Amino acid sequence: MLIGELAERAGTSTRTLRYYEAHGLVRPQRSANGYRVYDEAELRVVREIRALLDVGFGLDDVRPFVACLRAGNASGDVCPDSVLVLRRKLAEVDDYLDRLTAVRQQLRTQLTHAIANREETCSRRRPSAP
Amino acid sequence: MLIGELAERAGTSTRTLRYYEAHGLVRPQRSANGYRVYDEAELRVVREIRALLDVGFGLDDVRPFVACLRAGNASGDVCPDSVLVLRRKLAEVDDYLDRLTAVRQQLRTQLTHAIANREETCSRRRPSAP
DNA sequence: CCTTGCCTTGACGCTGACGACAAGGTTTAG
DNA sequence: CTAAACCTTGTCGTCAGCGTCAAGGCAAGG
Repeated sequence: MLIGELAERAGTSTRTLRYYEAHGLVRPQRSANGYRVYDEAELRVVREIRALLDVGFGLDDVRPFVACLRAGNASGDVCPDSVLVLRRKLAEVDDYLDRLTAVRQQLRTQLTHAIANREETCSRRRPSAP
Repeated sequence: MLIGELAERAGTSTRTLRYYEAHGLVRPQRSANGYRVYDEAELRVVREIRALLDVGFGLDDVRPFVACLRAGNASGDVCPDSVLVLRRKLAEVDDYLDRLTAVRQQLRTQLTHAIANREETCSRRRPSAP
C-alpha cells in the first residue's frame, strides 16, 4: 500500500502521514524507487493516532499507544505507559472542566449583571447624564 | 502615564500594550517627543481586556466591551453588543463543556478497558505467546 | 560628556498540526 | 511520444498573543 491509498483509507492526507513519519510515529518501508510502502498494521497505527488526536491528545502523548500497538497488542492502551498517559489526560480534562465551569459561572453572573444594568447609550452619546 | 507605568499597573508588558494598540483596542495620546501617554480611563480599558482574555475571549470579542467603556459606562458589559458577545461566548462554553464531558467519559471507558486488559509485554518482547 | 533608563519602530520566533505549493522523478496507458 | 497520475523532498503559510532582540532617539543625573 502506497501513501495515497493509506491516506484515503485512514481518512487523512499524505502530508499528514509524512508529518507523522517525520515525528517518528509511522515507519513505512521503502520500495526500490523510494516510495513509502505501508502494511495493514500501519493503517491501524494511523487510525489510533487520529482517534487520540481527535480526543485532544498531542503527538507526544500518542507515542506510547503506537509503541504498544507495535509491541503486538490488539489495543494501544493496554500498556503501562499508555495507562499513565490516559490517567494524566483524564486529570487534565478534569482540571479543564473545572476551570471551564468556573468561567461559565462567571459569564452567567456577568450576563445577569449586564442585563440588569442595560444601557442603550453606547453608540455615540455623551459620557454622563443627558 | 507612560507605557511602562501602565504596563506595570495593569500587570502586563509594554509589548502587549503596543499589540493592543496595533489592533485598535487602546488609543493613547502622544506627547511632543512621540511617547505614548495614557490616562486612567485607558488603564481600566486594559484591565477589562485582560480580564476578558483570561476568560478565553479573543481580541475581537473584546472590542464591544472596550467601546462600551469608552462610551462612558461604568462597566464594559452593559451595552447590547457586549451582551451579544456574552451570550455567544456562554453558548460556546456550554458547547465545549459538552464535548469535553464526552471526551472525559471516553477516557474513563478507555482507562477501564486498559486496566482490565493490562499487558506488561509492551517493552521489547515477542508479538504473540512466549 | 557620558551613562542610565526610559521610549520608539521593525522584524523575527514560538507553539501544533498540518495545508499548499514548487520542482522534479516514475510508471502506466494510450 | 506524451499525458496522467502517482510519488519524492523542501519550504513557506496558518492562527493568537504575545516574547525577544535590534538599532536608535530623548531626558536627566553626576
